[in-house]
Amino acid sequence: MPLSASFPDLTALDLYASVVELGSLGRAAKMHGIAQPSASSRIRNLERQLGVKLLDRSARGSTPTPEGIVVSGWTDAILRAAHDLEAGLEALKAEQSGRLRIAASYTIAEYLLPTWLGRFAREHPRDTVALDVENSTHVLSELERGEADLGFIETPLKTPSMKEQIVGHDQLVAVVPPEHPWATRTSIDMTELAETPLVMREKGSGTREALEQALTDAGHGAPVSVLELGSTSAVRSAVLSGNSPTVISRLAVASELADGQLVEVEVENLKIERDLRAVWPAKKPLPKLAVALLADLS
Amino acid sequence: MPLSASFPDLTALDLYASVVELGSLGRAAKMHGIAQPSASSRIRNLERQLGVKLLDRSARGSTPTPEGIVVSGWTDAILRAAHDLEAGLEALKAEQSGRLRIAASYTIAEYLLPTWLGRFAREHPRDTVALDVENSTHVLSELERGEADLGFIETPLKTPSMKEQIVGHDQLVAVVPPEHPWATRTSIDMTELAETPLVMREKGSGTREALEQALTDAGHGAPVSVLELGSTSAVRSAVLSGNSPTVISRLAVASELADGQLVEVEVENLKIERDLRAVWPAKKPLPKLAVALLADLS
DNA sequence: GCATGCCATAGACTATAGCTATGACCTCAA
DNA sequence: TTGAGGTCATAGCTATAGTCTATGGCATGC
Repeated sequence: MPLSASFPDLTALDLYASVVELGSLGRAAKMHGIAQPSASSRIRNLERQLGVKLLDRSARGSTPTPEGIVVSGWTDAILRAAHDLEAGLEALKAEQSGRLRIAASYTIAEYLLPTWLGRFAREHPRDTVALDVENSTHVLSELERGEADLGFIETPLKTPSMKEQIVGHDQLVAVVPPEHPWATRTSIDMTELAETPLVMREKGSGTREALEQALTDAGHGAPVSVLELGSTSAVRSAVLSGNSPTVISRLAVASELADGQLVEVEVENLKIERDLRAVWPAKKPLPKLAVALLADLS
Repeated sequence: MPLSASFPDLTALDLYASVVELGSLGRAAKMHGIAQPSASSRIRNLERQLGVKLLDRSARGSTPTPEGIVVSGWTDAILRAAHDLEAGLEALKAEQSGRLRIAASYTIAEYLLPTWLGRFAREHPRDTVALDVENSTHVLSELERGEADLGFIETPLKTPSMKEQIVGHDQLVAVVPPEHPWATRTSIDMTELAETPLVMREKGSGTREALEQALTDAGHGAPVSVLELGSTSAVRSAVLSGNSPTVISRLAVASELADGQLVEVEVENLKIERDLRAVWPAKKPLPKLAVALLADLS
């Protein structure tokens, strides 16, 4: 389902957010480095596209209408996500020239690092960070080969030659869409989970390994897949638009659980908790920037 | 802090998401109603703007590179927020012609209704919904005057002439940025909260009333404000970039709490829980569409 | 009454994104 | 091996939409 053709430009939303914050079109225009009439026309255009009057204009400035306040909440959410993309991307791009080289697993890179790096970048505007996204095993080998300074992993792999610091926690949870029969059950048992076909990541992914481990440890067979997908967000989309359960990182579905698009199903005796860990080679001293980043997180 | 000037267009991100989903530029182009070369050029442009190679193109289609997969996760987050805006907006715009007229308070309208209405719109594509955003008291009077069919409120107001259904729960929590001294405390007591200047909504808002009520009920004075702002998202931004605490709806800061941009502070003996309720006039029969919407939520 | 903000309008310019038509390449099957 | 049916890329044209500068109107406040 593509976005409506007349969906406004992100730069227009960004400009509108600045107008709300600064209280005037002209000031917002200056902050964005454009002329005042351009800002006026962009906002007018935005109102036309949205079909809503956003601002009360007066000789003393512009303040949002009641509708404008509500819209402002929605646009803020979009802009936050956009800034996450920017922060993550800047780290990805710094690859070649970067001073602090980070290697992280997918879940951490997608859901946590953009925020952490965004804050870090504001506090250290002159420094660059390079981000390499790999699976957890590969993160460790990059660290050993000296190709990265600091790693973030989410699996309970043994790391004898590494120092580590716990930077958060994650949990695998079983989720279904609200229409699924499980959504109204108080809990299901592990046998039922093991016998029900699930949407899953491909074999070898950390999430899937953890689930298989937990099930076989409890004497059950390996889980059955109804569909295998190559990324966590693909799994989430599939569950949202289909009617099969999955077992997935709670971080990846936090907002869907909050607004009821997905429902968490308790599985008896199944607790898959994972520490999110920062790791680095024990033999090398930790670079100063890495120390600063870790201090931010503790 | 405005967005980077070269930030890609949302339509390009949307197109990219479709390419990842469908596995081919041409199919994605068709889905978006543009010609294949246009899609090719837009994606090429997107890669140039982001500075990252997103797709491996081959004669059998296009699949995302490892970096592309990560970027896809970030763009999905942006697009989800954009769809929320679309859903909420469509309801706002339907005002004049709408069949089902909804009146909701700010928090529910901003954080929950877009998702609910998005799902509802997919299931009832021929029907329209109008959304009016007011404070809770005004929602009730709109219902009584027959200007709305269904209301959503978050305050414990008495509603003798209304029927109601609980559709969720919210909780007011005290939050601070991670640098604030409270962030490392296990808990603070209510006296300390009452004496510390807070960032707050303006007098008369539901959130502020609830906090004042809870404090005076416990024998404390009214809370002191260091800054008063007109919307919940303005309060959130102020706390994120300043160094003062606030007491705010957990829904409004769910993602900031999840990724550590804000820290929840436990306040001893302070529990401000609020039922989120759908309400409608007892004397009139509930319109069929309203029944359908409520069924979705239960 | 005049200066100083604010926002809106007008007209010229430019850049960009879209289209159609075509070409190059790969894969699969006859 | 050759042709059919996919894939994506390139070229050249056009139209649109966004930008700027210059100006004007309108409140507010000294």
